Amino acid sequence: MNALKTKPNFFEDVYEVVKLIPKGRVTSYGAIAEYLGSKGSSRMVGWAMNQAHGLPDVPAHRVVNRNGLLTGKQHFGSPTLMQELLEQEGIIIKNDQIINFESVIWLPVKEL
DNA sequence: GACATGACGGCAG
DNA sequence: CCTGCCGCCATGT
Repeated sequence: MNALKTKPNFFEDVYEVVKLIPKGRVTSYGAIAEYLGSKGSSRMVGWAMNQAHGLPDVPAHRVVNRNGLLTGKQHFGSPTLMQELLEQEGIIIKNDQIINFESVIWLPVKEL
């Protein structure tokens, strides 16, 4: 009950989009926020990912900031886990930054 | 109910 | 080129 309690659906949308990210591709917080219609609220996406920490079907390691920088790597429990995971998918990372980022970026608002 | 924080983004200096 | 500030919406205290 209590359907008037804000909109947890916002997180569900974020999880769904993140789960739809193709292997070897990444997306940005702003891109997801824009897809959700709340362009500019990239912070909410970051918060959603924080809650997604306990979801095994949410590849948060495929979500980076607008600079292609692994800003959230610190939240994976290991400072190199995120980079290793992305490299396993064919993504090259240098100095915590994704190489050819514009070539691996995946925009839900555009692809979907 | 108000204040402070947050895995960001854009703009100004 | 680099640094700093504001805006965005929701959560936690």
